[in-house]
Formats: sequence, C-alpha cells, structure tokens
Amino acid sequence: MSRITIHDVSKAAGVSIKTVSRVLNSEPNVRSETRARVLKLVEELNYHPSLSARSLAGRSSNLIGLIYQNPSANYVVDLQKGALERCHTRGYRLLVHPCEGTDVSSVRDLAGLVLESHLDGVILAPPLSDSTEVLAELQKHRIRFVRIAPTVDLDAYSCVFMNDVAAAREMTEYLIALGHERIGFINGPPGHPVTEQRYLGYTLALRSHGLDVDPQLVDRGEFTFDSGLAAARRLLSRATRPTAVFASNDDMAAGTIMAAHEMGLSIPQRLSVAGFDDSYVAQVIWPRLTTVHQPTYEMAHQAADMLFRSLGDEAPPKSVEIPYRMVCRESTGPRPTN
Amino acid sequence: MSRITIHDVSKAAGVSIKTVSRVLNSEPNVRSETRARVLKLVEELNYHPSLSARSLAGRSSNLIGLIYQNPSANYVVDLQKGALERCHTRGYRLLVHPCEGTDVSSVRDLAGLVLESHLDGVILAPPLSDSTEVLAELQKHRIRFVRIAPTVDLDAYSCVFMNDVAAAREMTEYLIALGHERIGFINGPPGHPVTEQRYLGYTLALRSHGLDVDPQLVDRGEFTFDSGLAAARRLLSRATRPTAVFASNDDMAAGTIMAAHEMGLSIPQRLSVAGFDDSYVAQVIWPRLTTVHQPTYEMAHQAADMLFRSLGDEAPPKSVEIPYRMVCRESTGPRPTN
DNA sequence: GCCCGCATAGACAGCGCTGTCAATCAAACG
DNA sequence: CGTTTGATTGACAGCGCTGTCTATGCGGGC
Repeated sequence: MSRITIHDVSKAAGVSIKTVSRVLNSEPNVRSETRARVLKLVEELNYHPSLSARSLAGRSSNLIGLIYQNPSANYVVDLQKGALERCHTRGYRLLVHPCEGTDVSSVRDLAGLVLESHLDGVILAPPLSDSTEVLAELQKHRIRFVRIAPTVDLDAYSCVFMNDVAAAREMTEYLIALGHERIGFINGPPGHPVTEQRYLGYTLALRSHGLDVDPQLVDRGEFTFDSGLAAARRLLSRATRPTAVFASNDDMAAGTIMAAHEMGLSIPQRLSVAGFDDSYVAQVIWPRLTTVHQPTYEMAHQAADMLFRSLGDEAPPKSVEIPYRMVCRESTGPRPTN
Repeated sequence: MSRITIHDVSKAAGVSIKTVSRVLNSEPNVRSETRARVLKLVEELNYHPSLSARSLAGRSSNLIGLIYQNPSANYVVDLQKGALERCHTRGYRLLVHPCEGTDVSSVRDLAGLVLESHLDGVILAPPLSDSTEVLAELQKHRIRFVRIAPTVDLDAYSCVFMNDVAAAREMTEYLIALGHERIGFINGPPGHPVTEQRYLGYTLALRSHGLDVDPQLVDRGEFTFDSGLAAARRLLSRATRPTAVFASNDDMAAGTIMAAHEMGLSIPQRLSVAGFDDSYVAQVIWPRLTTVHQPTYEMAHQAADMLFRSLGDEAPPKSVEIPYRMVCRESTGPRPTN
C-alpha cells in the first residue's frame, strides 16, 4: 500500500494536479462542481498531502515552533495545549523545543531547528521572550514570532501579556484588606521578566497604603518548590515574622505552606499564604491556595492566533492583554489577633 | 540572506552535491580529507540541511511522534523530556500529539499526522498503547512504533514497561507491615492498562497475608485529583473506615489527603495514604506522599532509543522492563491504636 | 463579427535533497 | 603490460508538491 499522492487524486478526478492543489489550498478559479468532485475523491482515497513536499515547493511549512525554558510542568503543558488547539483548527503542526538557556550552544540549537524544519514562525515563552540573543537569532533568519509575557521592547514586536504589576498589587491589597501589615514577599530570580513586575506590584500596594517595604520581609527563590521552601524557612524564622506571605508563584507558595506545616503554623489562622499562577498545585495542596489565575492557555492560544494572522496577510494587533483573575481560596484569612 | 543549500557547500568545497550528502549522512567511500573539507565548509557556512527535502527525497524524515492521551501534566512532561533528550542526541525532531481518544475522528487525526508528516515512527503512551484501533491504524501505514506500559499483546511489538503488579503489591505489603488491615484502594478507570495491574497487585498482597478483599474498601476514580477526592470522601464515610488508603496514582492520593484534611483526620496518625507515580504533586503536598516512583522519563528515553534502533538495522529487544522504586515519605505510618 | 477581459484549467519547472547508476582512478593481479 | 577490482566521485532522475506562465472557453461591448 504505497502512498497516495496528488497524482492519484488528479487522475481519479480527471483533472490536472494543479487543480487538485488549488482545491486543497482554497484558491479561487475552480468551478464549484470541479471542487466538489476533487474533494470527494480526496475523501474517498483518504489522501493527505505531504507536508514535506509542500514546504519544499511552497513558502509555507505549516509548522510552528513553541520555544520555552521553564521548569514548571503545568505551565508548559498549558502553553502547549493552548498552542496546539489553535494549530489544530488551522491545520498547523507544533514542534516543541525546550531551550536550555541563552548560551551560545542553545541559540545555535534553536537556529538549527528553525533552519532545518522551515518553521513558519515561533512562539516564545518567558523568560526567552526577553532574550536579546534569541530575538536576534530569529530576526537574522527572518522568522516571525510572537512573544508571551515579554517586558522589554513591548512595542517592537507582537506579544501577548497579562498585567503582572496590577495583579500583584491587587493580591497585596487583598492581604492588606484582611488586616495584614507585615506581608512577606518571595521574589523570583533576578533577570526573569516577571520577577520585577510582581515585586513592583507588591511595593506599590504597600506604599499606597502607607506601609513600608521592609527588606527583612523580602526573600528570593527560583520559582521552584524547593527554593520557595528554603526562602519561607528563612522568612518565617525572622524576629519579626510576617503574618502573611505572598510568594510570586504557586510552586514557591506551596513551599511556603510546607514550611508553615513544618513549623506548626496553621494556615490561615496564624499565617496567610498567597501565590501566583493558579497552577495545578494551587488546587491540590491543603489548604487550597489563594492565587492569581494566570491565563496561560489563553495566552498561548492567542499567541498562536496572532502568529497565524501575521503569516497571512493580516496585520495582527501589536500586542494583546489577557485579563487575569483573582482566585480566593482557603490559604488566606484575617490577620491573627495576638 | 537566502537559505544555504547543499549546492553552496558543494561549490565551496569543489565537490559534487552527492559527496556532501555522503558526508552528512556518514556514508562510506569518502576520502577522509574530502570529508574534513566538507565538514569545515558546513561549519563555516552554518549549513543546515532541509528536513523537508530530506524526507521527500529519502526514506527517512528524522521526525518521530509522541502520542499520548493523558490528563496528568507531569506525566506528559516527563514523557516529553525523556523522548526529547534521546531525539536530540540522535538528530531527530519530536512532534507531540495529544490524542483525544480512540474514537473514529481521533484515529483519523492520528493517521493524518502520520501521513502528512512522514513520521519515521511513533511512541505510544498509555492508555493508547493498548488501543487496538490505534495499533491497527499504525500497522496499516507500516509505521514503526514502541509502546509504553502496554498490557496486551506484550510479545507482539516492542515495548517498555515497569512491573505495576509487583509495585502495587509491594506498596500494599508495606502498609500491611505497618499493621494496617483495613486498607482502602482507589482504582483507576476501567479499560486503562494499568488499572487492572495495580488492583491485581493490591489483591495479591492482601490475599497472601490472609486478608480479605472487602468491596466496601474499594472505590474508583479517573486518575484525576477531583475524582480521587470524591472517591476518598465516599470511602472515608463508610461505616468501616479504612486505616490506610492506597490510591492508584498520586493525583487521586492528593485528593485523598484533601478529603482527610476536610474530615479532620490527621495523616499519618489516623490515616495513612499511599500513592503511585511519584509525580511532582507527591513532593509538594503536606504530608509528603509515600508512593512508587514510576520511571516515566527513563521509559520514554528507552522507548525512543528502541525506536531509533528499530529504524536502523538493529533488531531491538522486544521489550524492556524499567525498575520502579518505593519512595517512603511522611503520609504513611503505623496503624492507629484505637 | 472582432476583440477584450475574465474565469477556469493545465503544462512545466524546480524546491533541496537522496538513490541509482555510471565514470574515474589507483592498486593489484596474472 | 593489459585487466580486474575496489575505492571514490559525479551525473541525473525524481520525491510530491507549489508558483508561474500559458491555453482555452465564454460573455459582452463595439
């Protein structure tokens, strides 16, 4: 059973291969009755055009890449789901490419992917969306891309983002409204796009409510559970222990909850904990985590959509903001009255 | 800056394109000095052969597919990591394909992928590795595949697996050794390959220690957190409440821990909980979960390896067993003495 | 009746490689 | 010295499509 090609379809339909090609690509100037006949044969013969041949002969490969460098499985999977869903409806395939970093060999790797696979475009997830090396490499090869949650050169290229500053601020204000005044913060790693933004939101909220930013209440992790656990242990052992901790992502918030359990601090009675992302872990730990829902799926979906639009003739909107959503669960409560 | 092709390299090296092709594909009969010259030019010109052209002209596309249908993000990511790592060293690209199910349209989708993309082979993750529809479709198109954790036709095709029965049995025996006699079990969905196996391990352990399998102590979920939570609520509300619950995956075990928290049952003092998989969630919930480490990464890695070997001339081993590992943490303890 | 314009369709080159087969050359053999 | 052999290399077709150019048919305006 050898492969069915466009020739088989054209012979069966009694037309030239070019006409079959026109039908497949929804090009104009085909009589509707011819079109119907071809489509019928395509169906009957179970014909699937070869992507290799298409990308070799034409301008498009119907392949896009999703480039990420992220330790959080749930984030990556949400990203993939969003992009895949959109790819599916548009007839594209998705090549996933976890990028080690922004060192020379990783960037070369990325270039290799782009060159070998004829990618039509790529979606860049943070923190790669801010990497000048990666951006330069993509531009060198004239590859279209859409960035997710970038923080630099916002206007230069298409991107999808959410307002991390406002979200972090709103969460902090929520904690303040609960009566908390000593609110700890676990920051992300320096250099990561969202790190500064979430911290900024935290400080803005404090200041606008007349509270000082106490360096003793701020620690730092790497957006991982273990680093959050370590940071929380330090934070909660300080003389002036916070009554609430806002961790700048859910994994670190989960670490904070673990630290509190270890120290016998009941949540939320003696310590409130808030996270950021609304990842899977937020819903399965006890108590369930108050957090900010980051619309990862929607962002990837939108990013893919913008990419496809820019691959067509439409000029896509330069940037799209996706709304976040506060999710209040049981890990936060009023300030303990001691 | 247009694309560098094999012609550019051949001109620069003063050889024919065929010789460049030979060098790139490590074919014999090229003088080592010619080979060196070509390789030097490839490097200098930053030449990357077009995968489309290769797959169109040759027998191989250097593309393999990873087909899964799994709700658990961590499982999927581990699978991808394992497969990607191996692909990388072998110069292959990975197309990920989440398959909705085994209905007609999903199978057509899969066939479309295979036909359009010229996949050299695919890796099938459970529960698809047991789907006769999927297997038939792949065979129809003569696609090589390696199955992960199949339970049927083990000898018919290459596969990678772990001993779920032994693992479930060992975990149950561990609970028995802790003194538990009323050990609840949360089963997976019927039809999923591992469901029967883990349940079998559970019953074997009970029987071999003179304990009855009490249907009142067995409930069922869908391998998701919510379904595990629901099952645990039912299980823990029964008149003869178990002193330990063995959930057949970690997500459902996390649900069980949540249910225990809801009911004020302290773990492991009044209830022991064990899971299966050692997924991310097992390490971040409180108390941390006693579970069986499923070597997902290694299985995917091995599966990719076997696939590549079977694409070459080597006859790969029919099936490979990867060892599991018990991971004892704080969610299990001695039977409460009441 | 003639020409133009548009809708429809086909012929054909060629995308960048690999597979096949033929050509060349040096060493080895009788 | 002619001939065979094996190593090395190249010429060329063709994989399955798309892009470009050309051909044909048909209706309308003069």
